[in-house]
Amino acid sequence: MPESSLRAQRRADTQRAIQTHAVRLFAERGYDATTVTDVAEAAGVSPMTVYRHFPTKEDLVLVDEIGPLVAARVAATAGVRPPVRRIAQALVESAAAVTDDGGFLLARLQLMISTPALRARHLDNHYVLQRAIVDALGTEAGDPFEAEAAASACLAALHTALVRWAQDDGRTDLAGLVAKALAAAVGETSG
Amino acid sequence: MPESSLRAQRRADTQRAIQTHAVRLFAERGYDATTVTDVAEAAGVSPMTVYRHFPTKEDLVLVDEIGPLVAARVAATAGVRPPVRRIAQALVESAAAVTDDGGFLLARLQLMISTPALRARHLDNHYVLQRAIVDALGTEAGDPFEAEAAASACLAALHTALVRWAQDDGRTDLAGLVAKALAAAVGETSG
DNA sequence: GTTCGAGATGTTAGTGACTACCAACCTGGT
DNA sequence: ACCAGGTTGGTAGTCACTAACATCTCGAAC
Repeated sequence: MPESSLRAQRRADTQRAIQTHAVRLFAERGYDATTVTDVAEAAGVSPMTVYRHFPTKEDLVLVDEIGPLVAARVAATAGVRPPVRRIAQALVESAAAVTDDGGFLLARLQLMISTPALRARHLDNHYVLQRAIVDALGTEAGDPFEAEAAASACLAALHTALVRWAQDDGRTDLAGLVAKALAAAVGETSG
Repeated sequence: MPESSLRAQRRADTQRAIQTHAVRLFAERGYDATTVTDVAEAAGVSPMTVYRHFPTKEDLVLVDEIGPLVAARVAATAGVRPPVRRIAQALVESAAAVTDDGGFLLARLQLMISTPALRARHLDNHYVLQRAIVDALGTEAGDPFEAEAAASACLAALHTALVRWAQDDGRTDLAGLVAKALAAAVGETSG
């Protein structure tokens, strides 16, 4: 029903091909040393096609797959108080679900951390996730300003845990790191 | 003693002139709609000179004046525990010292918030401030990872307060907002 | 099965941020 | 007067990104 299945399939294929080759090339030669044309050639398409699938070069690495997941889990923690606890609990629960994607998330994270431009954009993406979390908190949470402060702090702790996880090449348990970071930042989670 | 005073003076003058005209033009026409050449012409210099004084266009807006101040105040709170309290206390104390610069900080903050590229870079700058804070905590703070988590969370709360302050056109008391944000994020500060 | 609309791709030309590289100048000390 | 070094300007080039136009292929309707 949604369009023809064959077109959507091909589109998803080229999109995945472009992104896979991009991340590989970035990891091999470095992000700045790799041009969009290089990525296009490796994927067997024209530079224009790359831009049609990804608005910017940075978006070749930055794909937020955990956003909706986190928001949903936050919404599911109604009743827990205060808001920080709700968010922290949701983040710890979400952490376990993202580690098994064949190391693709890990490779992207390591790229993001070592490349200033990507690091900046990734942090800015937290901003939209923050909005989603505040919305997911609903009317139960009191002051919206306090809710945003709580969400931003929890996401910062999450980011610290992700950085550590990437530095350890993904060997440490991510959920444990997230819980530890949140405990140090916003108090005991005792999820 | 440090170079010739006249040379340093002239250099500081042109640097300030460039930045002032840049922020003004960005606020008037928008950041993306203003080219570096526009800034150069407004300041009466060549585009090359702009790049000699500011490495990137973004750096025309992003100047971190509170970094060293915060780090010093964190170092001065030795004895307070846990680390989050030390950082939170230092941030609240620092907040009051930055509000009176004739609205230049406010104008820059409003630019940063509304412009994605600047917002991203500003958040990334928190990363180096985070490092400075962790260093300022010294050996007294236990796990470095927990210290980084605490610092990142506090800085995120600070950022939320700064955003709110900028949205209110600087009418609200900044220190109060910072204290409120930190309380919602990491618990009571009771400075 | 032919034809028609639409989505996907390619090509070209352009803007703007940013970087060498080189030439000219001005300041400060000998 | 002269020299050394820092500041500036100009030129040419790379690269990310955009807009406009042609092409090609798939999907559907007749």
